Amino acid sequence: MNPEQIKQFNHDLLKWFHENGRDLPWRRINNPYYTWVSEVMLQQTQVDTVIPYFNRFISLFPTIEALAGATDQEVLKCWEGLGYYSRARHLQQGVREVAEKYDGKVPEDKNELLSIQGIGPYTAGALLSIAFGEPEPAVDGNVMRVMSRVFLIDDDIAKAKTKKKFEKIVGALIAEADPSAFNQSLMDLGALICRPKKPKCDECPLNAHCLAREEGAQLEYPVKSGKAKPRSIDYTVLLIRDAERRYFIEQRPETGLLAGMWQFPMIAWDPNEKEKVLEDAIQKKYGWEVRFVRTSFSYTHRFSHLIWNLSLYEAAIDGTVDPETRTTWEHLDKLTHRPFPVPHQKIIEWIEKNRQNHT
DNA sequence: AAAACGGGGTT
DNA sequence: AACCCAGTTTT
Repeated sequence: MNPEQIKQFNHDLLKWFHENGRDLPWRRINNPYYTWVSEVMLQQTQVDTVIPYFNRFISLFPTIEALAGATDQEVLKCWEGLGYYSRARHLQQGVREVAEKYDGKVPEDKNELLSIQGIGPYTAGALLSIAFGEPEPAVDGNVMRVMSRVFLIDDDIAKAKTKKKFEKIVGALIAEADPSAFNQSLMDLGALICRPKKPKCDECPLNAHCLAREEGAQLEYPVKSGKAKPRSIDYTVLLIRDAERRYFIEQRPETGLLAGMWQFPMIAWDPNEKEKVLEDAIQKKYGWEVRFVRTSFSYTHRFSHLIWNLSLYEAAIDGTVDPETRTTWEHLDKLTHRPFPVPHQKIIEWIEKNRQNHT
C-alpha cells in the first residue's frame, strides 16, 4: 500500500470505530491496571464471558496494591470458571513485580513489560498502545483474521513465524495519531464484522481494501492447521464423609493442570478393569482400605486438549484419616468457599440436589 | 517449533 | 461435533 492508501485505510477504520466501537467496562477510563486485567482475561476468552468476571475482579482487587496483597486462593476463587488458571497466577505475580520494582506503576518500556510474568508480545503491545498511546502492534486472532483477509495472506496462523509477519504489517499501517483506537478498532472489527463465519462484508469499513472479498474467498481465511484430538481419561472420584458428615478434599499441585484448585480425590481407572485394581490403586495412592457403597453419578468434562470421564463412587474408609498438607475435611456448605474446577463444581451441585437421598 | 493450558459460545 | 476466542509459558 502506498502512503495515500494507508491514510485512507486508517481513516475508514477509525471512522467506523468511533461510530460502532463497543462500550466496555475497561474502556470507560484509561487505567493501565484495568487494561492489563482485561487483556489477560480476554486471552482465549470471549468478551461476553469476561465482562462479569472483570467487574467482580476489579471490585475485589481495585488496585495493583490490592491484588498484590491478596492471597492466591482469593484470586483463584475470583477466577473460578474462567479457565486457563495460570493466567490468574501470572497476573498476580506480574502485579507484585510492578508493585515492588516499579513503585506500583505499570512501566511504559516494551522490554520492561515483556520481562513481567504473564505479559507476552500481545499484552505488551496492547498496554503500550491502549494505555500509553504508543504506535505498537497488538496482534491477536482477530487481527490475523482481518489482515489475512484484507491482504490475502495464506500463511498458517498457528505458526509462530506468521504472527511476526502480521506484526510487521500492522506496524506499517498503524496510525500514529491514535494507536489505541487503531488496535481496538481491529479487535472490534474482528468481533463484530470480520467474523470467522458469516462475515458482514457489506457493513465493513475495509471492504474497499479487502482482497479476499474481491476474490469471494473470505471464508478460506485465515489458514489454520488443525489441532490434535483431545485424549480421554477415565477417573473414579471418591466421595468420602467422616462421622461429622464432612467431605474429604485435596488441593491439586501448584503447577500443571488446574494448579492449586481443590477437588475430591480422583484415581485414574479404566472401568473395564476389575474393581480390585481400583482398590489397590487407592491403597497405593492414599493408603486407604475403602468399601464402596455405591456408584452414583457420572460426568464427562471436555477440556481443549483432554477429556475427563468422571464416575462418582460413594465410599467408606476403615479407620480415620488425619488431614495432611493440601488435604482437609470440609462441610458441604463450605466447600464452595474454595476454588474448584468446573467438573468438581458439577459434582457438588449433584450432591446438593441429592442430599436428602443420602443424609 | 510444538505442546500444555479451560471453559463457554456458536454453528 | 467442530471451531472459535483480545495468548503465554514450558518443553
